[in-house]
Amino acid sequence: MSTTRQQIIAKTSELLERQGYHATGLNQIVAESETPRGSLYYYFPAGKEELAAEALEYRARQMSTYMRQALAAYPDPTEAIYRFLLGIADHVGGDNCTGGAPIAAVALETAGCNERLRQACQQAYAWLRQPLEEKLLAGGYPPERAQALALTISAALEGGVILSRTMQQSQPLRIVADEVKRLLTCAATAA
Amino acid sequence: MSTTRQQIIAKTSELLERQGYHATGLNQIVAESETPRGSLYYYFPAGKEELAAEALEYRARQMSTYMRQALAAYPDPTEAIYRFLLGIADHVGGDNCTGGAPIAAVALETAGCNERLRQACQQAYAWLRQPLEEKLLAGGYPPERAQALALTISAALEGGVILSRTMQQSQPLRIVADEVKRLLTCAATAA
DNA sequence: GTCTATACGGTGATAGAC
DNA sequence: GTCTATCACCGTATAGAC
Repeated sequence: MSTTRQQIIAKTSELLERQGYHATGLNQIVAESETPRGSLYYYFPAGKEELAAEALEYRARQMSTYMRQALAAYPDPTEAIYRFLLGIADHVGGDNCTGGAPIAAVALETAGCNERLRQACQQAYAWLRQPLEEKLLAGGYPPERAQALALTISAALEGGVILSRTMQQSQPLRIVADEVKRLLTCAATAA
Repeated sequence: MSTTRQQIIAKTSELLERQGYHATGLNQIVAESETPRGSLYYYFPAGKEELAAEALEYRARQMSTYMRQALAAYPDPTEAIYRFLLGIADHVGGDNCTGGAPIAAVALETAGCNERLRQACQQAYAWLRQPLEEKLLAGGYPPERAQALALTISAALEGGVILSRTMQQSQPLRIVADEVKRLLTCAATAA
């Protein structure tokens, strides 16, 4: 696959995460990705919407891979998930506000008015939940508990990232991480 | 305070919640609020940014009031918060995707690039946490536990709303509500 | 594959009449 | 307080040369 195309997708996914769909212009994508202006509609004939959908998928797969790798560092699901959340918190507090909530901005903007992007977000979220669910299953949780916990943890993560970005400090997400740990500890002893 | 001004603010806050900052145009605000076109810059001389900041504050105060009222329906904090979350879930699954995450879209778009709106979001989030914190304090939780739980619950709520809107069903938020209930039950017995 | 020029609509904002 | 006209600008998208 062409490098130019990949650069465009990567940069778009980054901008979508930080600014959302409407705030991200095609001009900005071309400029910041340092990519030929003429290439955009060559690789993405359907325009911005097509590009955004691909960027969301790319970001979700990338994040999913990272999660699977991060969660593998500790055998115990509770500890693994806790450390993973703290790792995200480290990224979020800093200067660039990337990581942890790759889909949320676009999802909020488009859920009600753009069916194609809504579906892309839905699919992307499924990918993000999967590594958590796998880890919980491997840790012995019953399937439906693993599913419910994975969804809740991904929701809490996303909410925590939004708060941390808004307050420009990692503390909110750290607090969320602590509480998620409690929830899992509680759930483990109950099982 | 003038009715026209209030109509503008109310409609703006609604649109900001559904679409975010950049997707919400001044024309749309004027049209949907059925308000005189000339009034916009009369009441908000500084333009869109000022209007958005006021709309965020309005929405947060309104939501805060609703929360305080909803949480008062049950004496036990766990039960009260659980029912409150389910109530939001009922709104979110339906046709209009409003309620539950009034700030998130704007927060994600502007946290990194618009200081004034970032601060408005930060303040708004503080208002949203407060009723939860009060309820937990009244229920006997120690101050720092109440604070941490209120923050986590508001984060989980926001993440759950995003998932529910994206999947166009209330189930995700209902699952989040269940897990929050577990967390609180666990926290209550531990205390 | 890439470039440039351009079309066209929509944006936030301002000025001045009423 | 409100209206209308108008501004400059930016957005996406297209056409045609190279």
